[in-house]
Amino acid sequence: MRAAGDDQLEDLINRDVPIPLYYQICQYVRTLIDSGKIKPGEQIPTEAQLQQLFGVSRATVRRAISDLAYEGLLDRRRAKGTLVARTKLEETLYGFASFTNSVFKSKKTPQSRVLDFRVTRVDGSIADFLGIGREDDVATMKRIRYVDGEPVAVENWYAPVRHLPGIDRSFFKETGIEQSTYHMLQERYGIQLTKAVDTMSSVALDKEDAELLRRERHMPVLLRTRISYNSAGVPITYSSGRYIITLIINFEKKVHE
Amino acid sequence: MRAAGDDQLEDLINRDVPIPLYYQICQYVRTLIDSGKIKPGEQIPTEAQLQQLFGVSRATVRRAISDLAYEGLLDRRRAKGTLVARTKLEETLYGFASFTNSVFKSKKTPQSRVLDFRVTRVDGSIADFLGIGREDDVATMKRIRYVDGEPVAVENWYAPVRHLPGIDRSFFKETGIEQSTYHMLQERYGIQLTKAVDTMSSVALDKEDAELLRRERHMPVLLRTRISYNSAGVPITYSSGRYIITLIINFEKKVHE
DNA sequence: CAGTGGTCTAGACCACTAG
DNA sequence: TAGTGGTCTAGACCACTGA
Repeated sequence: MRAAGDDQLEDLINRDVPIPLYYQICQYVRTLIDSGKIKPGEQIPTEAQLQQLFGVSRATVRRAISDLAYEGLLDRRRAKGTLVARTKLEETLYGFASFTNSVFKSKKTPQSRVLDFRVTRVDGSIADFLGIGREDDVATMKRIRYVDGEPVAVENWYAPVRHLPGIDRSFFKETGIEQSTYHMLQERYGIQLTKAVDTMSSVALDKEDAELLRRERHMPVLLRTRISYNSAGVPITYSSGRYIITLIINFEKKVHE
Repeated sequence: MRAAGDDQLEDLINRDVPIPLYYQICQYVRTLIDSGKIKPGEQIPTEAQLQQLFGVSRATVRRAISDLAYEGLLDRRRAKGTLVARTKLEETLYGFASFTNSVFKSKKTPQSRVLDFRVTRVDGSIADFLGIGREDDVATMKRIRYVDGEPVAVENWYAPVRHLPGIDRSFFKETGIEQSTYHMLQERYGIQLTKAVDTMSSVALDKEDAELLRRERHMPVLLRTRISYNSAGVPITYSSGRYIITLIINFEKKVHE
């Protein structure tokens, strides 16, 4: 229902064109952000305001906002409002270097929070990757990784206890160089991991990880799995991590390879 | 409105629990797929059927289906139905190897379709990556990549014409080893690219690329950018690709690095 | 032509936050 | 308590597909 004195700029939207209204609203909000009119951390108009501004139903506004939130561009908070998301972090990890080392190199502060540690048996592909039977015990650990206090990754870590006798939750530190599992393996067991095979793909954040990373569900994140081997070529650890950040890799090829 | 003879199994859903209905439906459909009851390419129940089955409104059903489609698990087709998506392809690319070589190595058939070629000026970061001024012409090319006929990637390719005099659309082949730009640069210009820097991150497919890859909009895909250098360390090409597939990388570290 | 998913409306009640 | 986003309903019309 539009009142007579309705002077909102509905030129912003065009109902005579076969472009969905929600998509036009999407683009409008996008330009607000891209142009810098609304900056990260600031609030965009409320759903009610957008509804009025464009003269559409609330469902249509929500469809537009949802699309942008799924991309990770917006951050919705019940009872507070919808904010422009903190920029997708510019942090980077480098090739084979550990998370801890990568972050230190960029003069930021890495940090961890261990959510879970247990020794158990694992099924299926993880056992296969580690080259063990279903009856072998595996130390499993889950933690959140931070850069300068911002959560940037959720990691799951697995290692056969056969190689790590007496392993305990207290072995995993949450600050300093000691939080590196590479460091821990070196110090506690004298194990050096000199080879790794990574896989990279892309997945949507599920509910649990979205909450841990304080991001919107469905936001696309980098999924990296890594099998690390000791110098004898024996797989020692398997890990999988979901990263908000970008990973950088350097390749060098011998000529005439 | 539920009829008396309404014998649909609404035990599937629990309205007395603070779990959103759409989420419960989501989980139900997920188990149908995970358990193999409905296989890739097969159709899930229509929206109307799910509505009846659970006794909810159509909007609620659509919210559930949308969530799964955004994850890439479902493939909605207007007027036909909603299918379980073809599995996220198991294809893999290897480290520094070219797409063409990687695919050939796995005994599949790579193919390309060039959508666009032009010589133009480019703005901002691409010019920076290539180490050229804003006034330098750049050859730009966009293509779709296929493995055994399935579209798996959209690639954008850029190279300063300064290094590639007389470059023409006809230089880009669509089949065989010749579709490799590495191969083309070697054969036509004697240029060998021996070093590369990649960045990996994760983004949602936009409308255009989703159509090209015949996937759902918003599906998370791997975004890889690559700057390739000749043996003198001069950047020759910049490319960015969106990949449905997984990338594998091998790392080897000298001990005592 | 009937049936599918795509878009849109106009309501409703809720949980949570902040003043 | 007022205002936010979260969930849900019961409709509507559309474009496209396939029989």
